[in-house]
Amino acid sequence: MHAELQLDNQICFRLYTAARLITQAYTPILTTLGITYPQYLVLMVLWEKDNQPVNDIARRLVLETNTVTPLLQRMEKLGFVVRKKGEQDKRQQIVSLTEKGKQLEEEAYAQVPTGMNNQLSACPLKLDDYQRLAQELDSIIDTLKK
Amino acid sequence: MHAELQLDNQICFRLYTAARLITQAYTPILTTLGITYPQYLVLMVLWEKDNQPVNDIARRLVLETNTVTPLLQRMEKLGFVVRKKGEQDKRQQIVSLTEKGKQLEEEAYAQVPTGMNNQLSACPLKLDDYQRLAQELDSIIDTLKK
DNA sequence: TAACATTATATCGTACACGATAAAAACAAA
DNA sequence: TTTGTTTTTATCGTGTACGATATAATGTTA
Repeated sequence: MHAELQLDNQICFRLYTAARLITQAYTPILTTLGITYPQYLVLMVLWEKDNQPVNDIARRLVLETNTVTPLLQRMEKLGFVVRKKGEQDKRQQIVSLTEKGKQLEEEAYAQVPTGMNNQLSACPLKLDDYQRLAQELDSIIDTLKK
Repeated sequence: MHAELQLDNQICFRLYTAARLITQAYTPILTTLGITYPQYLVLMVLWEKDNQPVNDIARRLVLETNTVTPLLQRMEKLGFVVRKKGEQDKRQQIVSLTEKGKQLEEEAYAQVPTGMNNQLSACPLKLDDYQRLAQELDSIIDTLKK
């Protein structure tokens, strides 16, 4: 029985579990908006800056393009974005928000933060804790993102 | 432009990213052992206590049985576990380690902690930080696990 | 400029996750 | 004990993730 191999000692298992549970908490809210959590992430990237190539979106989300490409294809089919060949660089696909995609920002603003705060209201963590948590996660992310 | 909807303000995005990067860090090590990260989690549960029904494993990993059942079927095909109908309760499938599954514990003990420490050695977090991080993640997990 | 390397997407195969549903066994209550 | 409910597992469909590979466009270099 090796203590190093016990589940309870694993920060990694906690990260894995917390990430899944957070995504699950988003799901009912995002479902009413007609999107998934990764799709919501893509929209946030585009709400911040529209008309980006696939690569920039993938880099921002720390995802591979072979994850993002099908994600964008589904989002295009759903009418949230369009993809157009780049004019300077014809290899690129420039991803842009449709009206439907743009309008979703207001709806998300009205529903998502409130909904998530509700579900996390019983959590004992305070603002300071969340800020430190964010920094600690960033240092893990920076270390592993080569 | 709503600050609440910015990626950088999202603890959730960080959790999601950190969890994926950690899993990616495990992958090369676990690949040499012939398993994936979720399979490693199942093995850790069984190394702690062998001969458990599907439900107990799923509960321990905070996963649904419809995730764990196919996971176990793959692990059985790979020869790490066997599944036998429960004798008292014939609905249950009791999952047990094979010799191959048991022997993997020593190999994992030799390779996994060292390999992960190597990859995280550049991370500025100290033991105290990891312990507090674990507690904070637990309080998020406890809040969201209904 | 012709040949080679690099970059940006896309495609394919495999393995999770999970909501929805199904089926069999166990349990509970009338 | 018969009927209805709950529990345990399995199956199905959809959507990520990601390693491996392919392809077209761009850059580079001899």
